[in-house]
Amino acid sequence: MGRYDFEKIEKKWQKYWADHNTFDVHENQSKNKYYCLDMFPYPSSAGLHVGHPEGYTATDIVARYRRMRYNENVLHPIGFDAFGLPAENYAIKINRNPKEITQENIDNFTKQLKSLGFSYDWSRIVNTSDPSYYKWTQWMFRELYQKGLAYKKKAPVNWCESCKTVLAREQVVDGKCERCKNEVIQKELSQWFFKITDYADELLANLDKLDWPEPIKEIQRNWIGRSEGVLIKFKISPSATSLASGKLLADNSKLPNESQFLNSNDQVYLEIFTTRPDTLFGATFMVIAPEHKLINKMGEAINNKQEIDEYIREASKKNELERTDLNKEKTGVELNGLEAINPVNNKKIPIFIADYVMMNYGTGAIMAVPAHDKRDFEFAKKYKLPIIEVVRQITEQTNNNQNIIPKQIPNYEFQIPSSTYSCFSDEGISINSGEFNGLITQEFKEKIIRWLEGEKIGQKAVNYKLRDWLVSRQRYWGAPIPIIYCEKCGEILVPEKDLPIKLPNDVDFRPTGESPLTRSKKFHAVKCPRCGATHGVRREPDTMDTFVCSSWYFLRYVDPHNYKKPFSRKKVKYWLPVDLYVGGAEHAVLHLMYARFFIKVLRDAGYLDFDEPFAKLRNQGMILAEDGRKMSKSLGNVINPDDIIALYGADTFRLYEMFMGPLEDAKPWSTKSIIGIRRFLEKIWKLQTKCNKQLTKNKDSSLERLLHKTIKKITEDIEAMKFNTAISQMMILANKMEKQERVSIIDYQLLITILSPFAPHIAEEIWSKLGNKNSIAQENWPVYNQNLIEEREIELAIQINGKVRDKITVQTDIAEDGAIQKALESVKIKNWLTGKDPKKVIYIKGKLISFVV
RNA sequence: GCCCGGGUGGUGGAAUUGGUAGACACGCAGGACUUAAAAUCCUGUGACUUCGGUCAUGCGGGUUCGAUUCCCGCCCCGGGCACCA
Repeated sequence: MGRYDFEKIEKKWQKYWADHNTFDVHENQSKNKYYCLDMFPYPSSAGLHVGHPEGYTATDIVARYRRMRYNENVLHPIGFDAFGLPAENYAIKINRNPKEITQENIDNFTKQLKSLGFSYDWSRIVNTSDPSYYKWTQWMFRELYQKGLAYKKKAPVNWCESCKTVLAREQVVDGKCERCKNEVIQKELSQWFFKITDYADELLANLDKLDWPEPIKEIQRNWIGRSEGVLIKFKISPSATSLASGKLLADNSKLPNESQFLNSNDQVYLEIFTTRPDTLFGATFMVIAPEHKLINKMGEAINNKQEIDEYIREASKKNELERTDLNKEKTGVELNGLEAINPVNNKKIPIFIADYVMMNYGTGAIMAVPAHDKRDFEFAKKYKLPIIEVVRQITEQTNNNQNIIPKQIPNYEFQIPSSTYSCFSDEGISINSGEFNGLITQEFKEKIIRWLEGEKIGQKAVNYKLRDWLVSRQRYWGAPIPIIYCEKCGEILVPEKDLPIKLPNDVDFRPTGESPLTRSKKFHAVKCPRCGATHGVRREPDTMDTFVCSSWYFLRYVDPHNYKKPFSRKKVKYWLPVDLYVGGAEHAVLHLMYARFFIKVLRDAGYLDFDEPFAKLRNQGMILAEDGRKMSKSLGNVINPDDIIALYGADTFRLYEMFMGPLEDAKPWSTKSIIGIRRFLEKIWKLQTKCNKQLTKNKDSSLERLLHKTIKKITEDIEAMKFNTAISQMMILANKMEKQERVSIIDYQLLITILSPFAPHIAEEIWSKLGNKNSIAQENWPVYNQNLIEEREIELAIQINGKVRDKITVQTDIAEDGAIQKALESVKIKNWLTGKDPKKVIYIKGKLISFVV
């Protein structure tokens, strides 16, 4: 038999799989497909982290299992998300080219991944930094541009001082750069955006039909942040000074924010968005954001322009983090000379400018209802503004749970001293609202919306927190944006035939704040595709966010060598959508949102006919260091998978990571515990000595029962991705087999077969030693026999008042009477009953008998 | 502040349409083998105990014959969102 020489065995079988192309797949219409996908790694210089193989092993088990159980055509690919900052920063540090470094890292990752025995189709590898790939990333940009979904706009954007580039909103975490953790500041810059907001509704609605972890769906829901409300126009009128309306109407230029401020028939309106139109009677003032255009428009009518300008200046100095700091005291200034008119009661109310109202949400203006909004309440308290209660909590309820109206509804204007009132922002029943008194919030909303629409001063509206995706970056190591600027023709999309636009090599790619590509002579030596001019023509020097590359890579896997198209329609139709996708939860609003957006765009452009890329998603939990903290270089607690594999072997490593705990949980690493897995594999190995080739059936029927029970449990556990309990069940079986004098070859082979997706190398080796010529990966998954699982005898617990006092062994098919009779015969039970008859007897078949005394 | 997860032996974890808490593994203790050690194997291992039992699934209540599981009120940890009108 020899010793369990994992090093030799693992090398041997890795070579065998490679030589035989065991896991290469091709479209085969007669077979069902299964697309089993890992989030492709970023090939960092640090090499593979122990967290990578956790998810990769999980998908590999599923891939191997599905080939065996369902004979499916399993697409299980891998590739590299190779553009991005770390390689570039490292390249700058050691003064080399990121391309070379990336290639070295990819080579190293490939070696490491191969050493783990994953059943990837290595012929389909993709590398996003290769021109043959990013040609199609640029093609994707073209598609978006042509559909009006890619646009350049000057806007306040997030800027990382350390990385010297702009970032997407999703890449700013707690006001800091997601990559380098440095402070992010706001800058007004002209940048490229993808119009993901066009798909906000579908991105939200489709979540319900996805088999994804609930927390991820919830994060996306919150991020999209849909809220239904009403746009309401408030008349603006001059208070002390007269309003020169002629002047106001003179300027009709269409600035993006212009719509918030409407004028018609000489009347100036301020439009606000609210989700609570039922509190309209409680609106005692208005607030506009410092950036609101009303200030410029109404400049003439405002008496304290200087004071206002000073406030705007102060507000503009603050970054977004300071602006949105909740602990900060609210500040604001009243616009003297202007008043708004509350449309429901024609009351004149003051208008304030305050930086707690944001220009980038809704209309940048609000009606303030201090009695029912915490922020407005704080502001009203500080500036001694009236607080009118218009919603009361419903306290009384009838028996059938229907709301009833409080007996007394005050119907007078009721100003509350702020010191005795605490803000109530829930729904309830309305008071102080004229004819609407007594309505509950929902009824009120419906009624008032009808009224507002009838008066043509309001309309239903939906708002989102989701913003368009900022995709341009002022960095070198990314896909160039396929745009040319011609002095004569303006902004021109690069034609498909001119793709890829390759990254030039003659560049000092150190970040300066200006795109490094600006400095390449070669890069800008280009003709205008429209007029043919060579002078006054330059390329867009920005590159694309790496998340653009990763938004479609799973489509490229189905057709990785196609040089005419990003993918063939037919192949995509066969393989997509992805059936199982496994990766970290950190991409909840990044990659997972962007990829969904891309699929919808491509679908609408007619390239695809499905709506969602990833039917089923699972997140692997983080593997923590032994001390329970995150593994990090600075803490010196990082475990290198290479070391573990060298010491224990890849099979042990795979099995250990699956045995640690549930896939989705965060789990601390324990090098000490690995030995248990190694012992288990040694045990399996040594069972060869007990294996009897003549013995085709086991004498021990309890072993047979356990074997079939184990097949059943492993099958169910893999389906549910509960790998930790699957392994413990195999351990139970191996422990029992070890205690046998002899084990039949049939039983032993069954154990090896169900072990093979988890520990493929040792399984192949034993399988071949038992005389099999094929790869175990091509074997059929065993079927358990339900009849063989049934136990003849079972143990029943006997409880007195819910406490277990004895256990009895009975025939499985024992009748209730017989079981109770037998229980009453127990000496222990007799003692507990002390001669009395039980008041009640509860019998749970196959489980227990409970006596109540 | 709001929204999700979660809290079980010395450790990782198992068991929830309410039904024997602690599977499996690590560690630890004792034993066998060995001149010795490693490896391996065997036995024990939640706590307390007057050896009858008692107490134990973050804390305090409740429902139930019976609660880790359901309900109410807290505490702690992790994650997400955060002036979103």
